[in-house]
Amino acid sequence: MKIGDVAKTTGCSIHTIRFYEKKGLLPELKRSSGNYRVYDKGTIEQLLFIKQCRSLDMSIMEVKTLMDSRSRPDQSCSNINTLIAKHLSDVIIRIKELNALKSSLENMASKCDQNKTIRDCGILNYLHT
Amino acid sequence: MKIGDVAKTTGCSIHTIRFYEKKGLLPELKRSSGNYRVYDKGTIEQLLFIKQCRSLDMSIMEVKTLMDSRSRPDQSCSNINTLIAKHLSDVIIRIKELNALKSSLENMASKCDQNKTIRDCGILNYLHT
DNA sequence: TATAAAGTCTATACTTGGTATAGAGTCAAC
DNA sequence: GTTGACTCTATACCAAGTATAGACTTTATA
Repeated sequence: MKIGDVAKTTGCSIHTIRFYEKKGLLPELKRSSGNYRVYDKGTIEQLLFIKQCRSLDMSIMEVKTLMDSRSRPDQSCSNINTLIAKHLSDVIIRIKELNALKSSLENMASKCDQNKTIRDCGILNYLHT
Repeated sequence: MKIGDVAKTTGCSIHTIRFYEKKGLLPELKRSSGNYRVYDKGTIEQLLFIKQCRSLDMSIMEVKTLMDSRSRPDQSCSNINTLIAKHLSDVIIRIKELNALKSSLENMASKCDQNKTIRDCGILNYLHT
């Protein structure tokens, strides 16, 4: 399989696939006689794994940690559980932050209606304080 | 005032102040004979305005729009209200996304306890699917 | 078979909102 | 006059890609 086929199959762009390779998320790739990357089913599986992790907002480094773990199947998985717990906690913190932000913005938005001048805009005056 | 004083007063780093200037958020600055930037009270006020907008997660471009508006006090402020409404709506969307993410992560986290091997890790198997 | 089109290659620049560094110049105190 | 603190410009770096240029390879069409 060539990179275009892999892109179609996985939904990752060609650029992104090469980017993941450069970041060390994909193993060393065989090359064709014309220096084209040659992919197999394993790579596609790995890309789907990466994609799923990314859809859960994990960083490339986190994904790399998970993938590296997969190559040591006899080790304890506690570091994986820790990683996910930390990630979840980060998400919860971010949600809290954004909710606070939302309240501030709603409060600010309520300070002005549509029919004022910049000079009298309740929002700008609020921000200016 | 020199940039170090401004940094102390506003809590913005020296780098950040110069960065904002390069981005067009600060007006043309006077320079001393030794080519040092010379600041006045107005600049400090502007930096605090920027800081407050950034604390509300507005982008540099959004802040620039607001600041540009301030120089046209007789215009209608409707574009400002629109900007804030759009920003608020983006925040609300992001909160929804993160809440969905949180559920997925919680679900996944529940698939494993601490005492398994990588091979049997419920989280990795979940992700691998 | 020749040529055109599509695909791939590497390398580089761009995005956001800063942060960090290098190397040079300036200013104040001792 | 020299040390130390401050500032200057220019550049590189971070995440996680996206976009581009220019060269090369393969495939499709004439």
